Amino acid sequence: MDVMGVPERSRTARVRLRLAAWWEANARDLPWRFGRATPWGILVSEVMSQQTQMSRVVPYWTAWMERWPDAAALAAAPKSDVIGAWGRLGYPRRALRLQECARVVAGACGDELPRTYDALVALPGVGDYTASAVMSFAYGERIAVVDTNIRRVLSRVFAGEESRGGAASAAERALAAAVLPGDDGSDGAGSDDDDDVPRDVSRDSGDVPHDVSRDGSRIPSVMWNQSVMELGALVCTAKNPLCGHCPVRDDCAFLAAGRPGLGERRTRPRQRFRGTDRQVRGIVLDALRGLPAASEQSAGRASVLERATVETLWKDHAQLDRCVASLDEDGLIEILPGGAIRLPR
DNA sequence: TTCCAGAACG
DNA sequence: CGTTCAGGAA
Repeated sequence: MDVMGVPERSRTARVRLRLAAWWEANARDLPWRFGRATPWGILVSEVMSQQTQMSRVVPYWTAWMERWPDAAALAAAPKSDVIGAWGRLGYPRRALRLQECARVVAGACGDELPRTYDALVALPGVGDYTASAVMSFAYGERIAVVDTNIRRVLSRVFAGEESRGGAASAAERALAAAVLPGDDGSDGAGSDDDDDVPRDVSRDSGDVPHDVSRDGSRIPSVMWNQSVMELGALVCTAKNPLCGHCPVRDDCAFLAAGRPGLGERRTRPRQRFRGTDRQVRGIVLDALRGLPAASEQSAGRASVLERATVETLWKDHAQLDRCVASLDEDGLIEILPGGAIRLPR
């Protein structure tokens, strides 16, 4: 067993070493990994990945970064182009927040992404997860990243139970901090200074052999974070985990306990999508996206949807008006006199 | 049906 | 702490 939630040392060590080896052999070759992206590019990938599968993100990220390689470029773009390029990624408010973020970075930050958690988490659209992910993945700083995948994996492996729904608990954060390589006192990596993690982190997070100590304590924290998350995405999935192929199956408390409550729904049932405001908002926005983008227009001709056209998009006009109003409040559209709508400049 | 690298707001 | 906010694919 363990004491006060801190896993037995040898088990933690085995998990670290096996996961590191698994990562080297199985990490997906995502375009922002392995030193191919700037810190800004990594931030963009994280924002796009919020509540969105990586497989869908890849083509959007590639086109986005080619068009707007840095924060200054995105900051200067017309909103309508930004909303258009977001396409069908979902949650389009993220696109607007990302541009607001770019404007802050390009302005107040001198076009350089902040290097501290506090400064990152203060940016628009950047919460605890994204700030931690950038600190770890972009800068190699030693910080525990906590997302739903990591919560699920750590909870299963070390606590032998399913992670609870809702926000991460204090216990989950404590567990993530406890098993993060490099700080359990006698762990060898020593202080909070992470000199063993090069600035060009990504190069060392996958394609270069590592000189790790026997207890795994010198495995870079960035590799640990990424490998735990990757395991959660590819093997230790919510409903049908591939325990037979798991690199840490011999040390998993959840598997040893017979996988109690596997895939148990801990969260409130999700709102159905069909017929919701979210669907209607998506339909309205999609209609606007189909019009010529602002950057492609000839002067004097606006990409406007007349009111009569808007009304054809959804039968329930009360709901339609509610959604048009909420899109306007979110800054995703503009309502013109007479009820026509367009994407904002 | 279900799932999925969250954040902001009241 | 509860809600809202998309969309696609297995």
